[in-house]
Amino acid sequence: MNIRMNPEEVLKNSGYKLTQQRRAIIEVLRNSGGPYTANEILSLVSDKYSGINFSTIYRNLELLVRLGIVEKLNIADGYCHFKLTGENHHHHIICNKCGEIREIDICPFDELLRNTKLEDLDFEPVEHKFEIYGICSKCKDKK
Amino acid sequence: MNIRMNPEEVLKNSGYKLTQQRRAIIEVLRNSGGPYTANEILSLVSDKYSGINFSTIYRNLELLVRLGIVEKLNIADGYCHFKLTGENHHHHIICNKCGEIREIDICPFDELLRNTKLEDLDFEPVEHKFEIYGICSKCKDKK
DNA sequence: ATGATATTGCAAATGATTTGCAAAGACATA
DNA sequence: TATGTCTTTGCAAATCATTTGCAATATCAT
Repeated sequence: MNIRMNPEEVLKNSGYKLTQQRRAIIEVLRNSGGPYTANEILSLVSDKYSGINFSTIYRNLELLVRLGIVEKLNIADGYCHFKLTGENHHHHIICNKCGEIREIDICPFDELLRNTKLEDLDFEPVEHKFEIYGICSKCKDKK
Repeated sequence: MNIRMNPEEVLKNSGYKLTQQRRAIIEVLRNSGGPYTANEILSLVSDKYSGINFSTIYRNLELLVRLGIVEKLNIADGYCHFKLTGENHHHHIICNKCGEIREIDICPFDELLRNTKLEDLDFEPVEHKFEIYGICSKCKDKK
C-alpha cells in the first residue's frame, strides 16, 4: 500500500467502506494530532459525530492499525494510545506527571545497527520502540 | 536503598514482612529468570506454594516494583511483564511470533545524550525504554 | 509465647477492550 | 436514482487483567 495515499484512499483501496464514523475518527486524529486513548478519541469524535459507539472506535482503530494508517503506542500508563502514522519515523518523550506525549526525531536505531552486531543476536528486527520518561517543562516546578 | 542488598533484605529494611508468599515470588523470579506475566508467576509460584492468590501476586509485584526490586515491562502484547531488576542496565528484544523476551546490553541512551541536545527539548529524562520487535532464530523458519 | 500490625485469601468490583447479533448504511450495479 | 448485497454500526452483554474491601491469618518485635 503506497505511503503517499491518504487514510481514506487506503481504506477504499483495501475494500473497506468509508463510513462517517471512520471519516470522523481519521479527521480527529489528523486535526488534533497527539496520541490519544480510545476514550479521548471517543470524546473528540463525539463532538462531530454524536452517537458513535465505543466498539466502533475500537474496531476501527484496530483496522486502521492493521492497515498501517494508525500507530498504537504502549505507554507505561495502562492505556493504549493511538495516532496517525506519520511520514517520518520518530519516538516519544512522556511526562511522568502530566502524561503528555511528544514526538522526538531522534532515533537510536540506525546508529545502533552501525555500531553493533545485532545479527550476532540471531534476531531479525522488524520494528523498535524507544521512549524517554521524565518531567516536562510545564511540570518542572510542580511537586 | 543499597543496590547491594538482596530483595529479602530490602523488604525487611523497608519495614515489610518476609512472608512465605513473598519469598516464593522472589525465588521464582530469581531462579526462573525471564520476564513473566502475573499469570505465569502465579503458575510458577503455585508449584512451590500452593494456594497463593492472584491478589497476593499483584499486590506484591506492585510493592516490589515500588521498592525497585522488580521491573515492570510494557511489552506490546497487552500484558504486564515482571522481572527482577538486574544490576546491569539493559533493554529487550521481543519475538513477534513466540513472544520470547531477551535482554540486550545495548543501550542507545548515553550515545544519544552525547550527540544530541535533549536539554533543548526542555525535558528532564528520568528513565527510558527501548525494545526491538522482530523474529527470533527459533521462529525464523516457522510461517 | 504474646500482641500489634501487616498481609493474605476470598469474592466481588472495576475498567478497558471484545464479541454476537439484529438493524442500518455504503456503494456497485442496474 | 433505486436496488440488493455485503459491510459496518449500535447495543448490550461478555471477557480478561487487575484492583479492592474485609474478615481471618501470619509475621515479628517484644
